[in-house]
Amino acid sequence: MGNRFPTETKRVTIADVAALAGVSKGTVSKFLGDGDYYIAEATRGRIAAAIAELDFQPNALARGLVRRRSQTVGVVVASVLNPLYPEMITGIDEVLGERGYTLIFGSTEGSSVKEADVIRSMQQRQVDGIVMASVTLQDAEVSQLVDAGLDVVLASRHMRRSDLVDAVIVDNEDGARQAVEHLIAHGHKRIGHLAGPQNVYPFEIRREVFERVMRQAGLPVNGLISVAESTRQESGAPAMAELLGADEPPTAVFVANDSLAIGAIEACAARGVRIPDDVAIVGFDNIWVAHLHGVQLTTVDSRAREIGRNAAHRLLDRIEARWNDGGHPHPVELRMLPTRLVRRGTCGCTPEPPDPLTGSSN
Amino acid sequence: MGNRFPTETKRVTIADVAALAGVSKGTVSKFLGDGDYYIAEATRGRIAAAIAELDFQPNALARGLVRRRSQTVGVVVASVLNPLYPEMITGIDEVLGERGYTLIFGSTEGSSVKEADVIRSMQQRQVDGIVMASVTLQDAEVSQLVDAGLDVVLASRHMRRSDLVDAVIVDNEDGARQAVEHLIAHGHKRIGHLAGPQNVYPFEIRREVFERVMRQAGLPVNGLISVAESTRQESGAPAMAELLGADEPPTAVFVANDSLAIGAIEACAARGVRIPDDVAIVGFDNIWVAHLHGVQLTTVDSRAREIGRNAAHRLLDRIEARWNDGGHPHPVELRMLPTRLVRRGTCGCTPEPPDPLTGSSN
DNA sequence: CCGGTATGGGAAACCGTTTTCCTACCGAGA
DNA sequence: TCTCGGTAGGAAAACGGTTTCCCATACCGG
Repeated sequence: MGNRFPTETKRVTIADVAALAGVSKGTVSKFLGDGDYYIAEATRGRIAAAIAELDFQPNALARGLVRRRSQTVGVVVASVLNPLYPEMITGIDEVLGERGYTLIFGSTEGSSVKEADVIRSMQQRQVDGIVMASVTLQDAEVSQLVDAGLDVVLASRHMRRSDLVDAVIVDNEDGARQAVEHLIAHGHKRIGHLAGPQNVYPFEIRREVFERVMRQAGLPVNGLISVAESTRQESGAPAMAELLGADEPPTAVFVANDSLAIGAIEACAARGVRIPDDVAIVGFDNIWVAHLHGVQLTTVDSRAREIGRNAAHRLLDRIEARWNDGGHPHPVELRMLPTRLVRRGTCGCTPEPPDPLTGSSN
Repeated sequence: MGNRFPTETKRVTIADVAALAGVSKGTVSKFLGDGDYYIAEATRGRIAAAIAELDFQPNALARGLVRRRSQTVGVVVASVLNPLYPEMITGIDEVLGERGYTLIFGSTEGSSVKEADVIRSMQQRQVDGIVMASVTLQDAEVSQLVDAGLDVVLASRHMRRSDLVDAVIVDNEDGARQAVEHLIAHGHKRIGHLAGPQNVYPFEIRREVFERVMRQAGLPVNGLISVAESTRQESGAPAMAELLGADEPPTAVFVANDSLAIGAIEACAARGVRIPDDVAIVGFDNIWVAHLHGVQLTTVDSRAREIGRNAAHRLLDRIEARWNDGGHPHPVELRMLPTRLVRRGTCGCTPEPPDPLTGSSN
């Protein structure tokens, strides 16, 4: 089984600092924390000097063990290859950094088994809470976690019952409505919908809205919906092909998210279908790729970065309330960010003012 | 300061399991670990039942504290908004997951202050090692960390002296050479280079190779190099503008990475410069965006995902060697992955076989 | 001179594991 | 009968911090 303590250069502990400063461990600890303890200026100086001298780094594991919180937050996403998530993670990371937390990352690759693993591992690591941007877990399972005492905030997704767990989302209803109405305003009659996986609530909503708006406009829906397996780009292509291959193919398609829309666009390119002339496309998310000159995807802004920031703040507020407000947790809240349609080329509009390279256009 | 133990539903500890199973904590612990201890089958059964009954989750903080390793690895990247990093992270995450480690994420946003913070925070969290894909730290600082006993593997970058710290990189020399020679083969005489930040070693190399190959071909180099501030897309545009605005602008440009190349392409689009007719472009990295129909960027494959996988394996091997092989660490190694030029549209070639939507083309 | 209050700091229990010893039993070989 | 080796499991000391008590002063007013 090898040596117990190999090469490992001896670590500096609080006891070493205490010894050097000529005080007790307890006093050093008081100095470290920000609690308002009485410590003489002279003592403070000696401790600070000792810490500097030894280059002492407190062991967060030990601290977490006794404090029963780790100053650590889990973030679980489906895949970091969809640019939506990097944007969200950037927002989350910013806030976590500002507020002194560390980010533990987990990716599920769309597998609910992996998702469960990741979450369990995070729990064992004593994360103070989790931001879930992943999507495979059932509502019941999520609220089970919450019931078990884990702080969770859903980002960019929410549950049917919105009073069980915090969520920060974009206004899917309104966004989808804008998208579909815009296509209608362009004069399209046969509008298709390339839907996302239907066990994912936001995609369900986008689909429902699509159907509703179409009906209200007196337009047909039958045979115009194609459901993608996953949200991965690749699955956009076959789904789009299905739509395009119909007897009476749509002249416009509202795609459930940009990642799929990219796939759809590629599928069009592959078959020589011109956009927007032969078919107009509107996506959802406004990932940065959408604004590229060679893409020009009209899409609904998902405000991923802000969702991330909001979700992180929300989670940390909840976590900290648990410790400060005598254990009275915040009420559950569903925060919905307004959104808008960003008109670019694929819907047939002439693009908005260039919107140059800002990475995200918020 | 609030209550010490608020809402917090009482956690199940190993002691509870022990009590329920009618054994001592030590025995439960032995059952949990995979060490080869003698435990009677009957006892095993009772312990397993107790664990299931109580839904016991071992506290990784406590475990890490005594074991002096956290089964945790830090990953620090410059920015997760450059698609290169998500690809790399995916590779790292795969391996970490397979081998039972958890990923702690840190992003530096190009600030060396933030980078230092992130690393310090990871050290306090007792990460077992760090994969560094970030680039702002000086060589000396990195090797200082290593000297201090931290296991580090550099991913997609390395140091001037390659014998100080492990690194996994792509063959920058060869890749850059292929890129420049390809442009030369297309008949270009005035070839420019849009270089990355010159404090980052891979970018230095790419630039050196550019100059060398040009000289060897008897072509001019003077005034044909523009250096981008950072690797962010946005900084590609002004740098490209500089090149384009010269008295005798280049007819082809080798761009230090795809992210900058995207920015460069946008800059061209904005000024009505046609690609590849007015100016040919070759990038470096082969991020997935490069293969989009509307982009078709010819580029050198950086094999990000494999770099990630390799780096992770390398790090874990080193970590585990430290504990198993009597403390004799592996020798430092620089692993270099071969690479190739992926010919698409921006160099003037007719694209290779469609390479449809595989995310990465390895 | 005495009690009370603001300061300053030490002792020790505790967080939840792992691991090292130690003991104890059992069957076998001498 | 006496060891000895293989099994089985308990006791207790870590790991490196935090926090609760508790004890000393010093200084104040009365």
